[in-house]
Amino acid sequence: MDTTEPTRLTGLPSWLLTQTAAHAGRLVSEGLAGVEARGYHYRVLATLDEYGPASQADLGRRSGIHLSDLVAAINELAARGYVQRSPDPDDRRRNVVTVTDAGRRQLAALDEQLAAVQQRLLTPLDGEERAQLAALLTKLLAYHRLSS
Amino acid sequence: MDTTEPTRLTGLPSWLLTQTAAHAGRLVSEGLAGVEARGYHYRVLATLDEYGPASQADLGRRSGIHLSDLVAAINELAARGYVQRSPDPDDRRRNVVTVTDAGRRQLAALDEQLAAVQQRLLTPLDGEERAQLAALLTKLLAYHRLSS
DNA sequence: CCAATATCAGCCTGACTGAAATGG
DNA sequence: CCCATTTCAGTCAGGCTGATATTG
Repeated sequence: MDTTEPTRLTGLPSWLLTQTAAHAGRLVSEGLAGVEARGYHYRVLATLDEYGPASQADLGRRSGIHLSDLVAAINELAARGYVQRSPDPDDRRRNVVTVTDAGRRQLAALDEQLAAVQQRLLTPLDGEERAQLAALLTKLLAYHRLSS
Repeated sequence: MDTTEPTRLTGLPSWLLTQTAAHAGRLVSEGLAGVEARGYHYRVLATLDEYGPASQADLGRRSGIHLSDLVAAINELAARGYVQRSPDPDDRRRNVVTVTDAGRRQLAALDEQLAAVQQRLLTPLDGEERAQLAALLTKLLAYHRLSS
């Protein structure tokens, strides 16, 4: 990128945020692509691992993924044998989604990839700066999460 | 959003970045939608205003917008009378894109909208924190800009 | 009848790829 | 012939909306 964006743009915090996020997203995508995965896959697997088996509706609420997108993500994960969809005997409207052993192994691999990505992403910052950044973003996120 | 994301996710800097950027993007889109515009429109108008009339190729390089997307953006801006496409007499391969007076007025309106958006975005941070955030993001951006 | 669930189809932005036509 | 420019067509991830059928 040898682009010369207008200074009017580069001063805007919203621009700085979306641009760095774009770089972060690229790194994450590349990292996950190395393990044949994408962002939603990690989010689903991590959520299942942390909260246990759940209906798709619960999974959506917990992972912050829209139900419509969740359908596709679960289809893909199921096709690879990482999760299993089984009808809930108690409530026949819902499917219970469960991680398989292969899914847990894949999650571990994704964790590794993502840890490496964080390293690459934060390279130019020292420890204190990393903590500052995380604190500031967390504060912003907490605020906007409520008012939405 | 009363979602309860897995702690595994919320700790990742890449997650914090992309999430806050998503909120920022939403605010920007809403702000610009109020003036019937979107991000690319502002970027094109701001670039033209800062660097003057340019070919689409130059415009793409300067604004960081892909040429393929630029076509659509310019079409939309031209349809609203904010920019003008005229053939370059010196090089008949290229179109010279120029801002109109209406375009400059629109740009001023967009600037206002975006200033308001920054306010909303950064509400929970005080002056020092805002400066810190901008500095950290700029540092990250500078680093990743080079190595891409 | 109403509420929740799962699914499908589609929109939008932003970033990107590839191919083609035109002209220097 | 090569190269730059413009344009069009299409992909992809992520975040969304709305409609529908099913079941409680």
